[in-house]
Amino acid sequence: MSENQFFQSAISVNCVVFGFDGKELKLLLIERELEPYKGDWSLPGGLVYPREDLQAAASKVLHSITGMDSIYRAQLKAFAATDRHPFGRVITVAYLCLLRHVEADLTESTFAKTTQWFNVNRRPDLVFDHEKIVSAAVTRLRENIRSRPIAFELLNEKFTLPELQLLYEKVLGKSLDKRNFRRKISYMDFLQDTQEVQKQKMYRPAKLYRFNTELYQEAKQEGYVFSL
Amino acid sequence: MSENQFFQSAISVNCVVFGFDGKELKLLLIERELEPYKGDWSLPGGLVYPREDLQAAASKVLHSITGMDSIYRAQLKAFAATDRHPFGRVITVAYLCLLRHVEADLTESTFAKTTQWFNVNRRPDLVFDHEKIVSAAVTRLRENIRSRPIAFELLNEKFTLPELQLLYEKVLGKSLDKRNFRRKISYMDFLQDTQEVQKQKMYRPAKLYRFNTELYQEAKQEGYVFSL
DNA sequence: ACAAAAGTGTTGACATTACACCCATGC
DNA sequence: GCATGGGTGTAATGTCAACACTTTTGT
Repeated sequence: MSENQFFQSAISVNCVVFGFDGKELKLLLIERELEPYKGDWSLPGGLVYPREDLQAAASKVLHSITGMDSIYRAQLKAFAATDRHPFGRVITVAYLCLLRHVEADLTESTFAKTTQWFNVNRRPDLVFDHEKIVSAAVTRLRENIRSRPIAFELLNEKFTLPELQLLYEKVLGKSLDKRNFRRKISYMDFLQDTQEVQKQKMYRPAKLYRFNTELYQEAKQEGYVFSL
Repeated sequence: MSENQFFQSAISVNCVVFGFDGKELKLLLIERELEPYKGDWSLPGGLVYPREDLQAAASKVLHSITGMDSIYRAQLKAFAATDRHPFGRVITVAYLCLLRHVEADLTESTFAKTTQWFNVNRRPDLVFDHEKIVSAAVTRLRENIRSRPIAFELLNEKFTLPELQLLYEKVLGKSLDKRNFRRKISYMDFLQDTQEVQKQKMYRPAKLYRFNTELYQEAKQEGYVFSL
């Protein structure tokens, strides 16, 4: 076997981390502390050790910049253009990650000079092929948010329907009819009214709802298909 | 930089090649001529050279076993479990490939002892993690065939509606109502009646249709969304 | 009482399902 | 003329889109 010529590539993971601050869809970026492109903005990520699992590597990256564990992540796609990394052949596997914006502690960051949330649509230029990766992630998020209950990963455990609707509007890039939106929600038994209301602002407080994972799983077993 | 510890992995591509013989959904498998697992059944694939593009590598694999070029392929997913390959860390990027069953010339195969079509549901056990890859591909095909005009990649340029419907039934695993299916088809202006009929069998011949890519692209530009 | 956003129903258009018979051909 | 699968329409139901006013709270 002459496999040595093949075993010369590196594997990395990159995390496209979305958040929602109640107003805009956000993207978590880091200012690189290491070469190449030191000082430029990039997706959080890192090289994967030869014996390291990809999911574990992604978790490590996410923990190191947010201090959080068990963050939602789904494999997005592999990016492998031969010229994407100046140091050699580096194939990267991108993950689409969703987290509760407020729970992230960005001061934790170890491998980034700074870590910062940006509006998805007003982000700095990114290094490598990270623009492509972000575009693919935004597209995937847009496709999946309608057919899977992933929006709840971006909201607090208790959330209001106006929050949920605004999140959908920001992701889909269009406004939705309030009454139609809420009618669909009302059919979803796994979205439960908590009998609580949002802390007062200067107008009518909104009811707080909760996504009940167990009830959703049951419904799914029985053939229910999420759709919004 | 101590990047050498990272640049020790290999990249491979694997192709999940679907076909349709007019009766069943088929999967193209090879009997391995090389170690590891020589003699066992596996997905066609191969290691990628450090300077080789993934798409090109997939095309090379596909050409070498079918003699065909420009076969439909879409990246499915990366599979990267640390223990998936006995020779070391090999990350594989799987492609979902669709081709016209009759056009493949399996005698072309260069790197396989034999190349053979199997019913998707009656396939031999596969090596590595190829079972997982096939499962993911079947799921993806099932999801995508309803929202993208990819079924036509599996049919002859001219095809009949009973053929198309049977293909959908085999992929989705359920029978469809003929009249409802054909009504939806009739709205699709990019599916054109060729004014020809299928070569006679011993009963009424079916009309031949053609998928007009240009018309489909135009409709898509104008906001049309494929759905079946 | 005012400002601000939360919450609530109905109607018409369209899409989906269910369902049964005649048609064209080769033998 | 018979066997075989190809081809066709309608009615009932369900889903989706459009649309405006009342309610609740803090100040």
